[in-house]
Amino acid sequence: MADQQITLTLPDGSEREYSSGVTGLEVAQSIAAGLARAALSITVNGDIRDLDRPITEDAEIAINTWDSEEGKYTFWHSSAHLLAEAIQELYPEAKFGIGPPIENGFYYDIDFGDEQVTQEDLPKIEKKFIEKARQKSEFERRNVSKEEALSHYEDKGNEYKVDLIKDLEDGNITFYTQGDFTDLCRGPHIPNTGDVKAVKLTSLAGAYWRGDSEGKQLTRIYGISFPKQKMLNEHLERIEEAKKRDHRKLGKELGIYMIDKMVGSGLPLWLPNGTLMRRTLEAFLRDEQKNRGYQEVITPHIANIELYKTSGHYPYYKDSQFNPMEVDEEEYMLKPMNCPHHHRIYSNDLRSYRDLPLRLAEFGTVYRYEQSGELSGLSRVRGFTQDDAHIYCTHDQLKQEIKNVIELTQLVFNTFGMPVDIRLSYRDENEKKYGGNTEYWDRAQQEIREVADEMELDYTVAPGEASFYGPKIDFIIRDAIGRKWQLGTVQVDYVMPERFDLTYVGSDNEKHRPVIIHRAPFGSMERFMSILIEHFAGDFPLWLAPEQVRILPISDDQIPYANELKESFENIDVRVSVDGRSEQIGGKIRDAETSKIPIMLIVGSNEVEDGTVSVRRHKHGDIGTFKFSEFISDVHEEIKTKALPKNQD
RNA sequence: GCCGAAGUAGCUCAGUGGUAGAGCAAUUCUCUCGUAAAGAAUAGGUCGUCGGUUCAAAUCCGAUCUUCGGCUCCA
Repeated sequence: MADQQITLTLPDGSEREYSSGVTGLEVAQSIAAGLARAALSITVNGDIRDLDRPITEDAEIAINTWDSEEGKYTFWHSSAHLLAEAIQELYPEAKFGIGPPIENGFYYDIDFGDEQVTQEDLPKIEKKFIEKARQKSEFERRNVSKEEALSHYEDKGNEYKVDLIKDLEDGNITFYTQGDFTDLCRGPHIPNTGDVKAVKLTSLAGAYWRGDSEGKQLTRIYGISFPKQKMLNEHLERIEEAKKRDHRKLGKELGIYMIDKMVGSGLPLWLPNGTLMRRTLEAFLRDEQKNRGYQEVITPHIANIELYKTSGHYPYYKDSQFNPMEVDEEEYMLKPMNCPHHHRIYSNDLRSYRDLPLRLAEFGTVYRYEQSGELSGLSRVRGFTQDDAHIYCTHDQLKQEIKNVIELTQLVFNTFGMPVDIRLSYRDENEKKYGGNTEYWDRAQQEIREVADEMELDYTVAPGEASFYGPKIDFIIRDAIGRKWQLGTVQVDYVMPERFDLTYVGSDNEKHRPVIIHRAPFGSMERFMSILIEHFAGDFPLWLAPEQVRILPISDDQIPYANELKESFENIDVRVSVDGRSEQIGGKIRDAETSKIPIMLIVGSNEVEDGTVSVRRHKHGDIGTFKFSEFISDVHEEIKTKALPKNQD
């Protein structure tokens, strides 16, 4: 076995021969010394491992460095252990739960017993963390028997680890030790704690053991660590940037929405500026939908509970709906979704195959009971408006209709300069979560994949993310600072046509079942607005800005000219105002800049005389003097084409 | 809903048991001004709400509401 050769395939497809038992580190060294220095772990046939473990079979491998997800995952996993090591020394009574890496860092759940650990203690723990990291300990892996593992933690009185070990299979249990700290862990870990150069413990929160709200509450300490101090600094800057863009802050400053205690939490009130923007967005989509053969409908905000029992939504989502109300001895509900209403509209007429596809659209407001702790600005609310539509079509039309919907959704996000990732959300094995029969599901899942392939989309598949009546195509957009948001969805539904007994008469003069496509490009107007605010940091493209142009006269003498210009703008529906206050021009400019007005027109005696305007663009400053007649048509053009702001930064 | 933190003027915040403060915004007056803040004056608060301790509470205690950070959830 010692002399046996194995073949390892690198990510670029190249193959290399090694003797069996070669370690990940040796492989990295054989490729490049720099790679060996940067290596954190190795992926062998999809399995992430420690670098010092021997490889004994032919495999596809990847050396994981900080630049890969897997490398960061390993790095942060080891950082969680360092956090525990630091805490073990500072709080010897602490009992450890779990400490995994997460998308942006890591956490450890800890039972501190009677000790009160607060935010103020974090710097002290950070200091100890770095001290431990600088000891440059190696992570040592050790196989232990289930019995040994159990008795180790029983002796320590750590019921959490005992609980974890009970669920593990004997022979598959490993401990990792670095410095003075040993932890139950499947690994892998980075070679040496010295690679961790910087850490920030970001927050402290309560978390239940195993997510069970009946169970014991542990203290969760979140942190993020980096191989370079500079990276930590950049990370902290990004957080600052995100804070500056927070839609709750900008939404208030820009007069977009408010939340009022007396009205109720989670029930946003759209202020005039926000309403202008929302109506503009709605007009944009309404226009595109009209061109694509959608018909608009309006449905009421409450409905008889029988409607939702028929749809099957009621038992599935009982907990997230407002309680029913009694009306004339019948039960009514605040509408949690629009679909059943649209299905009844479909049933209102006898439908022929000639009527299909029937595309019913509605900006429909729905109400859902979100837990109080979940509410947040415009992004998680209890009443919101979906840009909903349901397409009723024959099975033959299905794929083409899905394509049209995807095309529309892509157009929408392109308009805002948001890159889109596509995810096919399938069901998982947990049958209880889903309605309808397996045959329909398999068919729908296959169909959306076919469409995605035919359109040559890049996509990922996510089992378990489907809705209860069908698989989805989800659009995950990335905003200007790289954060991901799940927005629009497209869902294929074979379940509701059955439940509502929807039919159409085919060319054979027989009754058939239509298929339904549910779709909402924005998702909800509230949530989309929150994302738009943060994406543009409040510096909206001209077509969306609530106030598009502000005219700033140098002195009162130019007010009549300013009003003439204003009228010209209003004639072409440009949102414009004149700042006629007796402020100096610098003050007026400053106010317009802080209000993020895209275009400022400064008019003094020179401009009045020449029929010109001196133009300032938000965040760009003075861009020169233009003939008003030419400038106004440029503005008109910019609005019409929905141009994005220039050099976004 | 649960854990933790916070709630003082329209906004951002100071005020640790002894007469409620600042800057910005607002209003009025003066100034009529050339590319990010003119000057002066005035007005504005049951210190989230309710209760308790105290001679005395923004301040200490309890309850409650709301917001924020997490957990859980997300059609």
